[in-house]
Amino acid sequence: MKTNAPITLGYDERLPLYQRLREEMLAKIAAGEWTPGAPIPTEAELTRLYGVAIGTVRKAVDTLVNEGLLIRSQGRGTFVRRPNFDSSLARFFRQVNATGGREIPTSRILAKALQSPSRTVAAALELEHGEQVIHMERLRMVEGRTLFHEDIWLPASRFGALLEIDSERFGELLYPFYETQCGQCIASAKETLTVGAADSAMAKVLSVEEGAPMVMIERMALGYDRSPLEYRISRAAAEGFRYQIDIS
Amino acid sequence: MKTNAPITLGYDERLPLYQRLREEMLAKIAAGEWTPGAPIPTEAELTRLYGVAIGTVRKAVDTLVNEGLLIRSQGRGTFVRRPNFDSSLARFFRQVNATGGREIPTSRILAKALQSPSRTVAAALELEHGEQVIHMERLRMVEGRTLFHEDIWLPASRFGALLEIDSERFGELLYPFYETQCGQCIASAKETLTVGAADSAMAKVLSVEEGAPMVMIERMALGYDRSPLEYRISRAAAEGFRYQIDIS
DNA sequence: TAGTGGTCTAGACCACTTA
DNA sequence: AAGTGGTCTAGACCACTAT
Repeated sequence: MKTNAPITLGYDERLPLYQRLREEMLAKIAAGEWTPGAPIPTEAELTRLYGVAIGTVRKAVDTLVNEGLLIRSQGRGTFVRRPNFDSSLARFFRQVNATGGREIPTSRILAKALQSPSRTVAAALELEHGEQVIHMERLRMVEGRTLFHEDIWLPASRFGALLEIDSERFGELLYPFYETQCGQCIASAKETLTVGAADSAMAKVLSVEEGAPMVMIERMALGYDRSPLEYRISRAAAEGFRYQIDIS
Repeated sequence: MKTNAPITLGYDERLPLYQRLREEMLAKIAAGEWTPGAPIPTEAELTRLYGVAIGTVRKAVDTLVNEGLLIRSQGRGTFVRRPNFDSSLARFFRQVNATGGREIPTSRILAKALQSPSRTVAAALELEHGEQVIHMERLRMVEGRTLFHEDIWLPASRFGALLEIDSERFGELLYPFYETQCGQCIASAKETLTVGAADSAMAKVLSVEEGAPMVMIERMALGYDRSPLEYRISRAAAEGFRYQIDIS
């Protein structure tokens, strides 16, 4: 076939073409050349760019669509997917208002401060020695009832802009805020669920008896280049938590 | 192209060919014509059988492989997958012995009896009025320590053979036993996790304080035709439970 | 060596979106 | 009407498995 100066596909030459193409596309996303919400080049363009057949391009795109990194939309194009957190463990609490509809809890930020990190936090965020963090303490409530208590840590080097902004202006969702105010885009996260008993302070915050079962969700959120951006611990009364999975 | 009396692909004619082919293959699995462990027809045979191109066959098989129902093995064939329960919530307990290796807990069956089901159990197993169940109570232990308490219910109509067999001969894993002794093959399951506090009886069984946090896992297991085969409730002390998910 | 799935090509036509 | 992804075809050659 005719190859109009196609870009050489790097990486291991023994790998199948479509996998090497996949790696190239991953790199584009990680580097921010292809950004969430914007369309990537069309299949025909990719065919020309890399000098491979359309079927090979489609197979490479297929794998990334299956992994949830890209979304195809017939007639419009293929886009870098913005993660939604519908599968978050935190969604498996009863989050209903009086009329029975599910709703996003309202946020109240109790504290926001620049700190030296604990060892745990420094390790989670992979901080250099002496690097500082922004710590936030937040409540999430539905109709006056406290659903979660959250501790949030962010590397000060990337999120300094947050210190300048009044907490009142934060809104309910933090991640869009991180993106617009700090240019930091969350691409994925790992959550770990454990169960414990509420101590007296947390019992008061969550309005339960001391010693009542409590669910803890630890979240490590990463950017598209897989660098750690946010470390978060959420606590909630275990009552009303109901998590479901399918096995096959 | 030449079509040597291909089998007509049923279902909705507006659906893409590869999706109709996928439905046909699903039906073969559900009907037990293609059984776990045995190879399905080769791609060339499917091409002939259904009078479609090889690419279409591959796409149909691709979808079922992605969904975890089939497994391809180069040079050998494509097989119906036997589910493994590695993703079960029950695996997220510390199941380690003294030497630190993960191990399958040993089982002790405390009770086995033919019963009339409670309403909950009858509904879960979709039993006809008056149909009976086999109930088993089982402990799962690691090095003398009780990890789980399990209640298991099975429709007597399908699992009657179990009543004839001495509980001592059951072994550690029930599902292979169901398959060999009763011809019932588990294809998938749905698990639901909730958290509560141990009552006095369960506290004694699990060797924890009364009121200590306890994890409950409800499992509904289905056959390849999606009929309910087993209903199970497992209880365990919440300490040592640690469940992790990835979000993207 | 024969038969399997794995990779790759080159094109045709369709369905949908946007302008 | 032009451009996008979606479906489908027909074949070539390769890598791996069993015998």
